[in-house]
Amino acid sequence: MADTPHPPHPPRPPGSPPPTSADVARQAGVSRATVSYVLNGAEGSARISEATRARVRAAADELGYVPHAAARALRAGASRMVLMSAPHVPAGPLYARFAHEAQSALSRLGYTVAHLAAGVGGATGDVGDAGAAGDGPGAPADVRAWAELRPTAAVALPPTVLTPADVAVLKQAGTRAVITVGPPRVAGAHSLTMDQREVGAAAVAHLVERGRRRVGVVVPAEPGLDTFSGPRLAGAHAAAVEGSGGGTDVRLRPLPLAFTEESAAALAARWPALGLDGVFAYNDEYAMLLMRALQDAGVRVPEDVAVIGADDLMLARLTRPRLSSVRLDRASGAEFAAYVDELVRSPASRPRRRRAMTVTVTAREST
Amino acid sequence: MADTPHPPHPPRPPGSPPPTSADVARQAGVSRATVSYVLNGAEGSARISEATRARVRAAADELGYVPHAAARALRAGASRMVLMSAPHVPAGPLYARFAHEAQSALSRLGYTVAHLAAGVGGATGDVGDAGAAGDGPGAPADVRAWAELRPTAAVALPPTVLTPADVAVLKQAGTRAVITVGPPRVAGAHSLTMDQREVGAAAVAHLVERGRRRVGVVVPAEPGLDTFSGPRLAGAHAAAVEGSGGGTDVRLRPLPLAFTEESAAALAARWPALGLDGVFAYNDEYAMLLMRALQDAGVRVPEDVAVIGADDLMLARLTRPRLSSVRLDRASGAEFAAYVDELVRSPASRPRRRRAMTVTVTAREST
DNA sequence: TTGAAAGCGGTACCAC
DNA sequence: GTGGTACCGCTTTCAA
Repeated sequence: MADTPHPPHPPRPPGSPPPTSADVARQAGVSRATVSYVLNGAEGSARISEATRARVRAAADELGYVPHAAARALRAGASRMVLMSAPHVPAGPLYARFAHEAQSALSRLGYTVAHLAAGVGGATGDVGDAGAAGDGPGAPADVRAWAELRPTAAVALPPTVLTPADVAVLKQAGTRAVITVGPPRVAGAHSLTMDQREVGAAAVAHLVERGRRRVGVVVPAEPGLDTFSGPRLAGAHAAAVEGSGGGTDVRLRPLPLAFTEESAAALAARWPALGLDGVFAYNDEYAMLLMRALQDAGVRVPEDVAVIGADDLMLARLTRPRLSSVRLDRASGAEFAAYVDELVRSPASRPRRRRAMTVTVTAREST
Repeated sequence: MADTPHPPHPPRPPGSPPPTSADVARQAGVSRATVSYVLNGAEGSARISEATRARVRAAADELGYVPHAAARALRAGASRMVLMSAPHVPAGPLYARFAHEAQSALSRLGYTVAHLAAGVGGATGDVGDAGAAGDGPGAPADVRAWAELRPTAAVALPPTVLTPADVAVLKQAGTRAVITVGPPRVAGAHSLTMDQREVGAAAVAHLVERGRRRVGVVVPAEPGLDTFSGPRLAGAHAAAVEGSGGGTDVRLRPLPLAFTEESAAALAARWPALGLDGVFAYNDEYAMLLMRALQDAGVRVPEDVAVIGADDLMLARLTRPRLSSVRLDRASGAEFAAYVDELVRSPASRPRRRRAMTVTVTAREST
């Protein structure tokens, strides 16, 4: 169709091994050292004549030479690679956005970012994986595989958890910054705390403020969400205690719920018996599911029961009534990247924790 | 708190370099070769006495020895690493599920799977990145960075696109299998075709079947979605042509829409003037947005206009009326993993394309 | 201005 | 049974 500016590369025999810097050197009639200088533009080292540079570049181009990262890393001793754990549960848009921002900021800083799955093997011995959902609650990272790659920094995003031993292994392998993002405080690691308790606390506080006293808290039945739901429930409890006093107590009731319409309908059916006037539905998705089921069962929102979710999804604003939500603002990916970079530069600094999240309630019609 | 079974590792001076196999050899009083044999359990090579094996393993354990992947890859010439492009736009649950399945199936097959962002640089010269949304439409992969890692296989998931030149670079670097997942057919690469045109075609065919003749097709204003929306619109056109004849023609109208309530409200406001009786809303999210806006503007669904989305999101089933949707069933991650493995084993095979997707319409109340 | 050569950490052949 | 050793591809000091 359109004419290709550079005809890809002279289609070499497919079986032939990738060209090395030695090949380039031979082709250009210079030494490997010269090739290295030219291609890396190491100014401080040697000045190569412009003619030679051109020859080398031409040769590299023609051969389709691409340096071998492993060889380079081996020689250099370090790899400027940042490993981040890949989510196993379908990640929300907030997460995706954060990950992408961090990613691109870090690559602007010259790091190569790779998302590695937290492997199946590890401490918790969950054999097979019957459930389609995930590798189990708070899946352990396969740190061996990580450490083998000698990353410059390792970032564990929820729901991946790192044990102190994991951190030790990584440090031992020369990882300059080990960072956990999420609730658990891990010995030896820097951390960006995202205390999920605050989410539950904010939600319940809001409901209490709205005059609700008997509050349900949805706890997803899905495995792999425990990392979040546990702390959210705990925070809810704390807020309930806080909100009590002055005569009327706030009563909390955990409500297991699977993310299916059947489960929601079942819960809605026994709703009157529960006698609740408010519910924190874990997140917006569960909230939408529950709200629909409640309405179908004749329960009015917010008159009979106030419903609040979390994550402030765009879609959740479209419900009738519009859903109130706890909004989580994460630190921007760029800030995060800067933090990582800082730690890599001065790994001596004592493990610190940083807030990674601010929580605010967006009140809409459902409360 | 709980007693650690293995006290992580004798806390060595943090500044010290990671232990090498030579360190292990010294500690165990054997040669590096022996260490290698023991730790890799290379049965065919040599039989080491059980006593020695134990000493080596003990030493490795005590030192917290972790082999250096780069060194191994260098020696081996190959790296059993599968690179997959990371999504830049927030990925849907289908995508996440697929990626995770593929990931875990591949690691069961002994591959290390890494998700690499398709970097900013590349063929399309979009300078800077003013927009927060994405790196531009159908972002080009930074294949150089990929090729440097000498992956055994490279997988481009949408919206990442690979040019034939990209494929050549990867192959040149020894990548045994280059696979693109998505619409475009790329020379030299194997592919899992996911023809998005089928989605648009199925949606419009369904609307026609329901008796609709003047059909709108939502085209997201967001950049980065072009890869999908273009083909979906094209497919819609094809189906419109197909559905025409027999007296009444099917008329199609592209409807630009940003994913904001304002944009949706604006579109809804001029709805009567458009004179449409059916709309394919690109996907369920846009469909929900549009449907809400239409209803707020007094347009009845499905009486005045039939609405259909795509992706069959759980949340979209909860709307009133329940949203009809085009459901995409991807090949399972496990199948995909097997495909990759097969290609890696016999890279000689001619590039093939495989269907990766089946499309079915789930009719609900909105049509 | 350029080349020779010494490694980085592991693996695997071959000799003892 | 085990140890010596030659690589893998690249960087970088030192000499020429």
